[in-house]
Amino acid sequence: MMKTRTRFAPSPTGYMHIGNLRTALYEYLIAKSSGGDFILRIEDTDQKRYVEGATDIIYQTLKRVGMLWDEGPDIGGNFGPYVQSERRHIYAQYAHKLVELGGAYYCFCAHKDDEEENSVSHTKLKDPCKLIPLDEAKKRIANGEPFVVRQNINKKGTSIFHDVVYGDIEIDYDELDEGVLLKSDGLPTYNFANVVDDHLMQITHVVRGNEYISSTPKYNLIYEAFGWQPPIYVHVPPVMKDAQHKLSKRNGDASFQDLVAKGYLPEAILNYIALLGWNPGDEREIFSLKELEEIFSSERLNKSPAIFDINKLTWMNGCYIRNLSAQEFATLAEPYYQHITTPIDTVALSAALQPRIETLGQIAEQIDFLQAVPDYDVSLYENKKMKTTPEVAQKALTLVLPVLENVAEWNNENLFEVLKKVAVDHEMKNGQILYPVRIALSGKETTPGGATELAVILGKEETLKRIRAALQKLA
RNA sequence: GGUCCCAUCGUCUAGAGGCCUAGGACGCGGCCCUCUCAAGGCUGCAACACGGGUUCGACUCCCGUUGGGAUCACCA
Repeated sequence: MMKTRTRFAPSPTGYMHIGNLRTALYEYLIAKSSGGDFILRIEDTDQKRYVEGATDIIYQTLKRVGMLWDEGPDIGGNFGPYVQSERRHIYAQYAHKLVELGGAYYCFCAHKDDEEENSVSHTKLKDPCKLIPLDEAKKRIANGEPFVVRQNINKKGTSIFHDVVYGDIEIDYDELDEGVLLKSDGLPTYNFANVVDDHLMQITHVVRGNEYISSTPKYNLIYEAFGWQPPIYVHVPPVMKDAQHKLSKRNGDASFQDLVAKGYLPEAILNYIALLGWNPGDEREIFSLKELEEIFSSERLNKSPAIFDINKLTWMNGCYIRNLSAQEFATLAEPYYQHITTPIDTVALSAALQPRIETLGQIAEQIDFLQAVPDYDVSLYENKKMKTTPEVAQKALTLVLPVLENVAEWNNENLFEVLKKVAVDHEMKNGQILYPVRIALSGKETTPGGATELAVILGKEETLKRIRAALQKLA
């Protein structure tokens, strides 16, 4: 059996969108689940769309999620070059050969965009250039006349091809347009380049969006004309923004980079998108790339579009955050603490934050009170469940202050013990002591951690300072 | 419009004729735990688009309807 070879062939538009990344993932998994090779190829045949630095984004993204390629522009391989603009001579050569083989013809029609109305329909047998004898066409080219190479479709009847996810698909040859294969600028269109490259690079499985289904018979005709073996096709449904719109940059939808910037972990994003159109057949949902490589099966790919649900991604990201070691989490969270000048216990802070956030971006709102207590209203001390009022709070804080001043070992256990004792000694409920302390320290109704945890994070000095300030506010 | 494709809870999905009074997950509601909020545990609400067949029996097979998507570029 031939070694599986798949390829990710993005065009460098400067943006790695989620659908693209998912396609790359499936390509990677199809290759790796059978010990095959994953090839990276840059499809930059449209010079108008080229964006400087775009290939770097592609490299960085793939590396970031751990999808390393076996061959590619930067690392080479036996089938290079891996950038299509560097292969132009190859396409031209094959295009002319295809004309000789009868699979294409030279066309001298004006560019469609240049024409007003009634542009020549290039459906089967309508193009006048098909009637130009080959000798004459060659003469005109030799004279410097601009030309394109256009696919020649003479077949009658129905084409049929098999797709791994959609099954057998039949399309009538009459439906196929004789598209341009080699443009007047000498570069190939995707329609031609992908066939030539996939064959030359010995790609066994072509994975791509299902918008290519309708043109697949045209590619098969090219393979046939050259006498080449077509690849196994795996057309995947699109990733949607909602029921009727694809996820796209145009809609302002989040790209991989955008999500990472918002505090989503690359591993979580990858895990989530793997499940957008594929499932393992059991009820597990959390998978590392390595685990996916082991259990992936293209037979379990879905036919229908999947809507990208940021909610579920957020939940999954929370799972990944909670599964991080304390050290790993601290490292990721650290940048979000930079602006705080209050001396805080960052270890305790990270410990409090880790189970409470689902994206790193949520850290900011969680810790906004650390730099300074916000200007809150004393009515915040009013809490029916805790049985507290501003008056109770004033009493509690007054009792607590001297006790805390005498705490030597400033840690959570001691603080909790000491404060509970204050409650017992004065026949108050725990909440009547702890709730006011927490509000005094944070000025917020909800906080990452309870009173004593906040006290540890802030340290003794800052804690006492804030309680005194609260007492003044309540006076 | 022609052609191709798709159709299970709000969302991602399981389901390959009887195992389905349709399972899981997210979200949502409730309860427990609890120094607030989370986390964790338990629990509730919620779907086979519609109509015909085929069959002893259809979520599962066939046809149609409806609804969506894709494609018909010197873009990929």
